[in-house]
Amino acid sequence: MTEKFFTIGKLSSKTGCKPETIRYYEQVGLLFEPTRSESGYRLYDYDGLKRLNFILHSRELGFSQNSIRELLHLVDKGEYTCEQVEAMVQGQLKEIRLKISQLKVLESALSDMAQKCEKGKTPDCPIVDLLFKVD
Amino acid sequence: MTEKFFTIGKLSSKTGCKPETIRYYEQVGLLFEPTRSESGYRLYDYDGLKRLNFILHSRELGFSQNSIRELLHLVDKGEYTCEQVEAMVQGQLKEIRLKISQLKVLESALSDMAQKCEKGKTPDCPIVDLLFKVD
DNA sequence: CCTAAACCTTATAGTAACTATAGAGTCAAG
DNA sequence: CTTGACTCTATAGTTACTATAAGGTTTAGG
Repeated sequence: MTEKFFTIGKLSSKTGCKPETIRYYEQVGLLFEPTRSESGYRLYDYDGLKRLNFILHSRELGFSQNSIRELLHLVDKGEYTCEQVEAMVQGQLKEIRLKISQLKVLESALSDMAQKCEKGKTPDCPIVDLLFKVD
Repeated sequence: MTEKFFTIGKLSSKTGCKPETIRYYEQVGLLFEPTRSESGYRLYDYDGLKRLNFILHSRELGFSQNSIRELLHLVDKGEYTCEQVEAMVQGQLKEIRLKISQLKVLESALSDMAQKCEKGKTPDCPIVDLLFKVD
């Protein structure tokens, strides 16, 4: 038999999200202020758990805090459409793909540099020369 | 005929790096303190320009500040070997490749989600359901 | 019943790598 | 000689947390 309310530590162990981070999400307005016990402890219910999971899942997908806020805002209004949510996912997908392509450029630049190296024991290094290059 | 010394603004336009950033690199110890004019203006020479370029090029390759510091440290000691530098490049390459593979995981998760969407006009969205999911 | 561990509270500062701002001094051109 | 462009320092803001200090509460053991 599960209690209706649980403390921040329980919410933390249920989600794997540290108490400080939970308090932080409340502070920045992603989580609603939960009810409090007489002594001032935060008390969460299943809705609070669901909302934190929403945040954590979105975070795992690489959404920024602002995007998560937007997503939650859609959901909170209650009148979001599947279309709107999909647009956010597509936007995020675009950003991820952009980052991947940027990193691939770095990857090939770095591997080109590594190829240039003759692994010599002397301070005569084509990589260092490249890094110092003016213009 | 180019003057030997130039101000931070000149260094900025020669490199595309903003004056504030240049001062910042000095503050965190990546750039040496340059000589100063009588009135206290920073005066850079060709060595300063080369060093800033080294930092900027390393940055473009995705090296963290700490890695750049390490690279510069190697170079400053004067007795670095090509091997050591290549090891840093390989380490960076490894990190970049790790990031790429992590992002690819996100990419496929997001594109799977997008596929699930039926672009309906109703607040009945499989993506939102997934995000709220507990466990 | 008491105490000590394990929890909870707030407020504040630190992290990376800058960017922006305020308030003041300096230099070159018209 | 004054105006505008430049420079200076010091400080605060950014993202998304994490860590710390200094204290109150709850619970389990002896």
